[in-house]
Amino acid sequence: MSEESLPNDGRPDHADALPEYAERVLEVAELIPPGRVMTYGDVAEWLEEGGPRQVGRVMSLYGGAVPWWRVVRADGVMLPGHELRVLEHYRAEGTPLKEASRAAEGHLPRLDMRRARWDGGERAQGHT
DNA sequence: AGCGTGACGAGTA
DNA sequence: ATACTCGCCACGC
Repeated sequence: MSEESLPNDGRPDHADALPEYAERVLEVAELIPPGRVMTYGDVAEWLEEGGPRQVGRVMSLYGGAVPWWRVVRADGVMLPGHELRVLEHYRAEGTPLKEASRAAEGHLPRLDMRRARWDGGERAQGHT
């Protein structure tokens, strides 16, 4: 068909004109239960496509549509510039945070990845 | 085409 | 714990 300016009859299709890859990433992000997190790398691995940086890119562009604070860096460090905001979410959701050692006083807490990391609930890959 | 950059990650010092 | 290197890959200049 003429992919040249489709006549979106009254319905702005471009409203969800996200690349398919981005949609898949956001889809996974929405599956993460409150109180748990998934790393960018885990999401990429889960999708079996792209890599951590691609997932991060999608989140930076379209993350606002999902619980973006549940997709985090593998080292558990909070997103710079949004630390306080995400910290509120984590405390509200009961996401495991790593106790700051005395030496690290003054530093913002980091996520306790060992406990907070969510494996994706074992993909229902079906088929045994 | 090259090159720098980024909501990354793992390894090494 | 910090700093630095590499590998990764899509983008933009």
